[in-house]
Amino acid sequence: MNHSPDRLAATGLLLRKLERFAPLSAALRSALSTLAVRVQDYARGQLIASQGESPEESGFVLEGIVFRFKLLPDGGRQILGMQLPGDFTDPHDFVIRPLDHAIAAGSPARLARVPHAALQSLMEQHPQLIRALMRDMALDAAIGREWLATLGRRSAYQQLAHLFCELYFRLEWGGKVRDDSFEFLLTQTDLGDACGLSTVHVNRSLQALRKDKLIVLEDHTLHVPDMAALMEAAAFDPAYLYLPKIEAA
Amino acid sequence: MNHSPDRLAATGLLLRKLERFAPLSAALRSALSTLAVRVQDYARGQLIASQGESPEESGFVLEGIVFRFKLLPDGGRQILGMQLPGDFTDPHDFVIRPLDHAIAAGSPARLARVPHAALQSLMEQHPQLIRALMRDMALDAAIGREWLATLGRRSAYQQLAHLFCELYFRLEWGGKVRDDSFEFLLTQTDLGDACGLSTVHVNRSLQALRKDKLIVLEDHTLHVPDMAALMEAAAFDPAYLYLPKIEAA
DNA sequence: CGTCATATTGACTTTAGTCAATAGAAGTGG
DNA sequence: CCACTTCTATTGACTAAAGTCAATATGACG
Repeated sequence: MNHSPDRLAATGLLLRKLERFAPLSAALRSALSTLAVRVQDYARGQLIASQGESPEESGFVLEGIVFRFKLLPDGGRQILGMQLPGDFTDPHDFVIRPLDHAIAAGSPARLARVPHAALQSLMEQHPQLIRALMRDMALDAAIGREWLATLGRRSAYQQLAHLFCELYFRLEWGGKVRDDSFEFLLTQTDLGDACGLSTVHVNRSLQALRKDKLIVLEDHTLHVPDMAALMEAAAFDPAYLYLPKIEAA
Repeated sequence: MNHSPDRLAATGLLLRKLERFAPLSAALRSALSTLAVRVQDYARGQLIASQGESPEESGFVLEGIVFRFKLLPDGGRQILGMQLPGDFTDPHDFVIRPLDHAIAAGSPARLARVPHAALQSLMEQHPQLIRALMRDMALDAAIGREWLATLGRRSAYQQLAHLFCELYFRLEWGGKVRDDSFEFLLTQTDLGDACGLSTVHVNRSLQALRKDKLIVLEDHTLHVPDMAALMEAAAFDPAYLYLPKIEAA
């Protein structure tokens, strides 16, 4: 483990994530870049952590997509959020335990695992890190709140459109969007579990989105020909993502 | 402001909240009890903070119930969470701004307003406080996740039952439950906005809960004759509330 | 080539929403 | 305390959204 390309990628992503709201000191940056990480790959659908567990490491997504979800007694699954490259799988897992939900790979995924103890001691030496992590927790919570509004008050059609908008903006921030398109490996079952819908209804709503020319979904690629139109349909306002102001062109 | 009975009540609640997971040092306890607070009353429905605002004070509920909510373009309202006595209205509002949602009184309510700057400087002197606040943020997020699962995967009947269970447990922790009953001032519109339902359907689902003898709701009081049955109906598991182990009897 | 997961379709059921009317309660001004 | 307004709760009739069940494609993969 700790192959050097992985480590470099992990460091870059981690710094980018933590500096999203405010720059870090050189000392902290360099401490973070020598942080001990264990890189681990997961297959699509593979469980990363179970509900009720108390992991000793935080996960940080390097590649792929990771779900947090709950299973209900009746067998239903509710996806609670999607973690993309540059996200912690669970920004709060080191302050409150055990996990109240499970975590699994939603696509083939690569994670950096960072021991809580390492984060802990870094936080003690660098109070800025605390603030950066709190902000990350807060951002995560903000996304969760928007999901609540979506589940509660948007139609199936809007929910899917909204999710696509969110993924688009978040992936774009991570540099994963090219030609208004991004790789899309989720199944209709995944979409249903995220939006609280049956797969049949997901299928029909996707068809409606296609017919309305809001999305083109083929070859595991989601293409958005007219983002403004999709946002309009979804009643999507990216403010809740707290994206930094547009970077220099 | 700062009438002494208010201040005493505020201090007690605040310490109880912050010591939920771990005791605080005597120094921090005493610093907290001299924290400058401004006590303010709100009428039912009164706006406490608007979406897009960047408040300079955190709110801490002393009495009543407070909603966080979003308004959607089509006019719908989604309640994102309910803050009860002993809760911060918005545990994250000092790390990420502006507010991505609005805050209003769901019943006549009394809040202590604590300047962010005061919290900030206390946190610098007492790292324990940071940890306590992070845990509170994490707990708040955990509750949000359960709401997500509820909105996505529970029926109207179950959603209402689940909300009643949650309020019961949380209020019980705050000492607000007597004879298996608690004061209940929410309207059916409020319940609908919390559960993503129309008021008509809330009304009918409540009738079903009554018919099944799971709740008795009259005179602004909610009585739960058989908690085990209500929990069963709601598929409610209080684990997500991270309640402390049962206290000595 | 055969198997398993995923996507699609049709027919039908159920849940929940909408619209509209009425009844009850609470609050206000006189 | 009364008349009046307004909010809240309830009911009925109807519509629409979404779920269920079952069958059939389609695609990925060993």
